[in-house]
Amino acid sequence: MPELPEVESVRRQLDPELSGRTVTDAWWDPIPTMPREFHQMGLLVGRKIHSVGRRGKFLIAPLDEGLELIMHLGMTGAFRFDHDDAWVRSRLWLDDGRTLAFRDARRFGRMAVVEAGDYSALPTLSSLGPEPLQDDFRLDGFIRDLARTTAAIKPYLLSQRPVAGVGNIYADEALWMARIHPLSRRVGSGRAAALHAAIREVLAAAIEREGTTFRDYQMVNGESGRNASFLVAYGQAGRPCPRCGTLLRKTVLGGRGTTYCPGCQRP
DNA sequence: CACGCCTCCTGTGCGC
DNA sequence: TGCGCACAGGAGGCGT
Repeated sequence: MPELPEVESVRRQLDPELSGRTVTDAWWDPIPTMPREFHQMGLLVGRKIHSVGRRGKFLIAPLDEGLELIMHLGMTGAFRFDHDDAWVRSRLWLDDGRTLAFRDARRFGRMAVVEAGDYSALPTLSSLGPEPLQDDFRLDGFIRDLARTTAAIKPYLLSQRPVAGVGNIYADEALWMARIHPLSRRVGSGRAAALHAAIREVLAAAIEREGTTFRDYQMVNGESGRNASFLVAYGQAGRPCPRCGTLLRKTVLGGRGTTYCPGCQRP
C-alpha cells in the first residue's frame, strides 16, 4: 500500500543517509518473480549515489557514470539499515560500513539500474503522469485528460497516467472529498477541478503525517505513519458518511476494494 | 491506442 | 484446535 505519501516519507529518510555513499557490494534475490526484476543490479557495485529522488511511487537515485537506481516498494517493500530477516530480498553494502536491506514479504517490489532517463524497462514509469504536488500538475491538462478517457474514474486514476502516485487508499479518499462516484465516466471541468484539489489536499495531509500504516508500511527508522486514523472513506464501509450520514458502501472495482458514499458521491 | 481483465505473491484473519 | 480459503493491491502483460 505504499502510495506517494508513504514513498515520499521513505525518500526523506533515505536521501540524507545514501547521498554521497558508494555501493561496495550488492546482493539480490536470485529467483525473480517477474521479468526484468532486479534489472542490471550488478552495475551498482562501485557506483556512488548522488541523492534519492521520487517520481510517483518510484524512488529514483541518480548514480555516477550516467546511471540511475530505480526502487519500487510494491505492496510490502521497506528499507532498513543493518537489518536481517527471512524477507530480505536485496542488500547493498555501503562505504560507511552499513548495509541497506530491502525487505519485501509479498515480493511485489523491484529494483533496477538503468541509463539515466531510460525507463523502457519500466513501462508505468515511462508513461507516468505529472507530480500531483508540483506545478506541472496543471488543472487544464487534467480536465482535458478526464474529458478524453472512456474509463471509469477510479481505475483511470490508478493507471498513474493522469497523475502520478495515487493508489487505492488515496483514490477512495480524493473521490469522496470531490463527491465523485468511483465508477463515474463523466467528470466535467467543475468536478475535475474539485478532484484536482482533493488529490493535492489528501496527499499533502498524508505526507504531513508520514503516510498510512495498517501493518506493513514502515519508514526507514522503523516508525509507522500516522494517517490511518484520519481516513474518511477507505476501510470505513458500514460507517455513516461524515458529510451526509448515508452508510458508506464497499464494492469491488477493477479487482480493487472500493469504498464510497452512495448518498453524496455522484456518478 | 487504450481499456479491462488476469497474474504475480504470501501473511493474515475468518468461518466451519 | 486446525484447516482451508478469501483477501489485500502495486505494476506488467495481453487480448480485444
